[in-house]
Formats: sequence, structure tokens, C-alpha cells
Amino acid sequence: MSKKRAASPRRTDDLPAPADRRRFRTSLLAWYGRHGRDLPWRRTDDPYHVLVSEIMLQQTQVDRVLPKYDEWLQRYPSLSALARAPEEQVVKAWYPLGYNIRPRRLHAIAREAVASYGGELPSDEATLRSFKGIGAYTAGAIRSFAFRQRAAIVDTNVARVLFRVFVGTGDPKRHAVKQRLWRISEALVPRRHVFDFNQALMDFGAMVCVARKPRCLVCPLSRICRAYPFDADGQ
DNA sequence: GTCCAGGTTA
DNA sequence: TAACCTGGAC
Repeated sequence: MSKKRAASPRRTDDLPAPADRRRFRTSLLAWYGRHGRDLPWRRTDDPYHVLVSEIMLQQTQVDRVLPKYDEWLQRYPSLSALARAPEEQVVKAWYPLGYNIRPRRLHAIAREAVASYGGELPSDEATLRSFKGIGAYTAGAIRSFAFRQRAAIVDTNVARVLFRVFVGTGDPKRHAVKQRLWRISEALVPRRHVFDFNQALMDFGAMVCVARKPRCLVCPLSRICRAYPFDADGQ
């Protein structure tokens, strides 16, 4: 009796109502305009630059990626430049970001792009996902940031924001919940401002709707948030 | 000193 | 569901 859920495979009633979607988009973009961070990979839509930043950001926080991002692009300014480099040198250049499978996979992506895709990064979901190292989040990030497609993203920050605002209770780690968060994110992405909207989601999770002590007092979304007021000292 | 974050893969 | 790395928080 632990599992009792309605057997409706594809519900739409648990998606945010249109009015709440509009409030969410408007409030978030307004917040981003005032408080969003100015990060180097937000000043470009070059697919290679986006790829590098997203692979670096996969398991590494912004502050540690910042210096390495610039250094990397100077050393390997293009997919073909990276493809030409010896793998072990590429791995050394990655230090100290850690998780060294990432530079090997980034390198392999560059070589495959040169070998099979005319030196360009493919833009479609299926091909992106076919690369080792590009999962659901990174594919969405590349599609929205480099190719301006209306693609959703869910990383840890985004998941926390959407869970609190639109779900509120339950176990965020459950597979069904994660799937629901993806559907919510897809429902929220605006047709315009995809780039800014997705960047704003992540900034908001990193700066306001943080894991430990969310800043509900200054949160522009508290009015529609199911988790508000979040009790940081609850346990 | 211990714990934790953080996508993707096998 | 654990393994992968490193630095920062506690």
C-alpha cells in the first residue's frame, strides 16, 4: 500500500496553470534583469564555447570554472584545435576541475565533430545525446544556449526551484517527480527569451532559491510558491 | 577531520 | 545506484 497513484499515464492537470506560468516567467525574467550574473558564456552563442562551458559546469561550480574557461578557449579556440591536441595533454589542461572523464569525452566529441559533422557541433537532440558526456541537461543547454531552440533544462538548481514552486511536497529524488519537473520546465520555457529564461532559472537557484537557507524574504516568486514559507530550520 | 555538491554512465 | 574529483562548508 505504499504506491497508490491514479493510473493516468499522461496527466496535464499537474502542470502549472497558464496564469502561474506567466507570473513565473515574468517575475523570473525581471529578477534576472536586475540580479543576474554576468558570466562569460552568457556573452556568446558559439556552440563550441557553450559546449566547453557546459561540460565544465556539469559537476563544478561557477567560481571554479571561470578561470579555466578562458584559459581553455585560449589554448583550444575551436573544435578542430581541440581535436588536433593529444588526449593526455587535454586531460592535463583540465586540472584542477576534476572528474577527468569529462576532458576525455569533450576531446572525443571534438574529434567526432570533425570526423563526421564537418567540424560543427550538431544541433538536434538525438545526435547530441549520442555523444558520451552529453546527457539530458547538457543537450538542453546546448540547444537553448547555442542554437536558441525552445529546449528545457533541468539541473540540480532548476530541479530545486521547480520542485519548491510547483510541487512543494514529496520526494524530489523519485523518478516520477524528476519526470514531472522536466515536463514543468518544458511547459515554462517561453518562445522568446529562451536563452535568458534558462540562464535565469539556474541563477535563481544558485542565488535565491538555494538549498540550505533559501532567501524567501526577497523572493519574487513566494506568492505562487507551494513551499513558501520554506522552513530552513525545520530539521 | 568529515561531509557535501554536482551530470553522466555503466 | 555507485563511481568519478576537488574545494569549500561545517
